[in-house]
Amino acid sequence: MNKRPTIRDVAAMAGVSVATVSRVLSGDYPVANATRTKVQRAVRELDYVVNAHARALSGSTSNVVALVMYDVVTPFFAFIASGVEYQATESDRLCLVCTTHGDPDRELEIVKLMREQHADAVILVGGVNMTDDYRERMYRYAKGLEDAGSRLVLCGRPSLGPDFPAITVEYDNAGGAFSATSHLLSSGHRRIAMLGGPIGNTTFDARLDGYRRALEAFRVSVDPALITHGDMSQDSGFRQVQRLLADGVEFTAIFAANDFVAAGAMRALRAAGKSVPDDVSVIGYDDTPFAPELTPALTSVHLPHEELGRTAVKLALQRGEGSTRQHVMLGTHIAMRDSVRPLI
Amino acid sequence: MNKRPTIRDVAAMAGVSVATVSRVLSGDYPVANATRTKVQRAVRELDYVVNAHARALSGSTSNVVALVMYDVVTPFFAFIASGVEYQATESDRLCLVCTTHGDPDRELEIVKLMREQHADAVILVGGVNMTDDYRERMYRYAKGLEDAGSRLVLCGRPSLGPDFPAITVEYDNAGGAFSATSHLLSSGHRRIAMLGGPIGNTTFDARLDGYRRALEAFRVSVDPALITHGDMSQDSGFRQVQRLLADGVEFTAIFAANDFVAAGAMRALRAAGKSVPDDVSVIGYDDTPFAPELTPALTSVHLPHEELGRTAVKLALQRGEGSTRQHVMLGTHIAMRDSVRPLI
DNA sequence: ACGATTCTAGAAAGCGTTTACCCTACGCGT
DNA sequence: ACGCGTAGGGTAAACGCTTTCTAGAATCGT
Repeated sequence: MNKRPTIRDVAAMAGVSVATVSRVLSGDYPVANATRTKVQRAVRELDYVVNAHARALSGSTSNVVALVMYDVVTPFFAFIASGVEYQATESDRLCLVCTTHGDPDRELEIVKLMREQHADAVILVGGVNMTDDYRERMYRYAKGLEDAGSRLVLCGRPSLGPDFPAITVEYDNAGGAFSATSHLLSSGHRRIAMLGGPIGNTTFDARLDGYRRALEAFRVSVDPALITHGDMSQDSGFRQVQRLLADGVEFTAIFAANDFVAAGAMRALRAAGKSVPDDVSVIGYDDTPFAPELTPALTSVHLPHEELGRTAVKLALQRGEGSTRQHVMLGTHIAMRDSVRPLI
Repeated sequence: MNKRPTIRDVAAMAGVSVATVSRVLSGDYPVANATRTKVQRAVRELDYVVNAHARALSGSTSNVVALVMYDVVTPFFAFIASGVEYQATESDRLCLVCTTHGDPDRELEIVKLMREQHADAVILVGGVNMTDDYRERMYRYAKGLEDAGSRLVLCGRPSLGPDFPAITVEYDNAGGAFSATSHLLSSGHRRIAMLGGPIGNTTFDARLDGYRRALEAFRVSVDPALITHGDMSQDSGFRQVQRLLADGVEFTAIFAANDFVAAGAMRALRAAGKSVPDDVSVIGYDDTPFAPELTPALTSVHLPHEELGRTAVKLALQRGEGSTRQHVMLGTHIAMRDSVRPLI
């Protein structure tokens, strides 16, 4: 195992000073052609690569963006990660990925690690419980990261206000729920069950809010019996529908907090001998890749996942005045498939 | 924006030398309790965090593992990534994620970046085209990374031989295909179509090989008309079945190269008025999360995705003799569901 | 009570870059 | 001819940490 060559070795072989080598490599400073060639030859000869840590230490930019999310396999997160990774490499950055699995301690740990790394940007993804504790925590994060020269980006979660030192990139969560519910309403449905997610989570609260607003816009009263809660799993959807059925609640349509819940709901309906969409229409949220594969293909609210990720990186990396506290909201649309049918 | 504090600031505030602060922080060297407390107080007071780059430069371990894969959203990769991320944080490492989208130039670029970063491990994931060019490329990678102090790990792709300076962590790809095919054969099926992936790819070649070996074991002759190829998408599965049907090829079961292909195949069968599993049994590969959600729920070969990732990291990080060239093979099993039925 | 250990902690030499600063030589306007 | 601006390149000082070397103080054995 050879010792890896340093810039000094290159300088020696090329017969120039280290400064010259550095200049050839970064390409900013004028260097005579003959010299440049000599250096480049030496670099190739020695198979030299710079030491990123030395460069970061000296130059003080690490070329890394960090992505912090719940997990890596849920399509919602995976697609945002995909956008982040895409834009990061586009911008010549590397992409650090960390998961919290919902553990605030782990999150704190990660933010600390990112301060150590001097990440150019730290992107926190996904809904949260908007408590005072949360706000305070974020404020500490923002301060710490700012001192380390990093940008904090809140992605797919609400802004903490225009004065908060972070960039926010969200999608129109409530708007999507409004559209979905309106779609059912304008198809004639009036008894629409809302299978919600965990209470208190910004993402699912907003979806519930959109549902309510749509009903109000159509002058349909909100029946609390139609609103249930659970976690975001298929099992949860299954059980919520079972409960509804057992309780004898009447409904002709379901708006599910996300596609997993919708899938579980459809399974429960099938188990109960009800047909989708003939007896009950179902609409999901997130437009997960498996939505079109379900039977029937699931109508769902499509999110610009990848663009959320890309935008987060783009804004964070864009140096300039006032760029530290921006707020972008991306739109959603309904992907119409076969799980919704007009009520005759 | 305050300038971030350095170890000198901490030392000054605590009234000790920087060496002492460093020792308190890393915790290896004996330090008097009183001193330790003073230092810790100063650290807290200043909200100090070490500079990872300075540490890496000085200490020469970066605490980063790098994951290089085709993309980030395909479940196969996402689950391996999950395992890698899990084990990495378990081992106090950060996880860099890069995607190639199949571009060898990008891969080369990434390996170079990882040499710059002094990643502890570089994990290359997924099947490849096993050409001489590929071997040579890997050899260059291995050399370059070795000099940079990194371990090269081949994950979910074949070993390059016991002398090749890399760790290999694969799953029994052909074995899984053998089991799947055997499952169909022992259910009485004899005309089993194999919907293959791209020709030349180690992953799909191995699956085809397992299929062949199972037929031979059951003394069923291999009919080339039953073997088709395509890419790994649902569309591909759809078209391959359409073609088979159009050509009038007889079959009572399908073994698909992966679950996406299987999903497309089931769609094509349904479109042709054939029932799964009454008319045709179908079995997939990878046991993707949507497999149980299909109608009927898809029987599939389950892979230890997460364990592949975890093992890759574990082996790479385990220092010791001979640990640079190991070969681990993990097993698979069939997840039985509703898409296979015995032939009466 | 005295040399020999054992603790504890500081000084300083790197680690491999970048970059501010300095110097030389050359071309050019006047 | 002469000063001057500029291209080209070298020197050395950071950057913030780890770690070796060294040494004083405290403890111990006899």
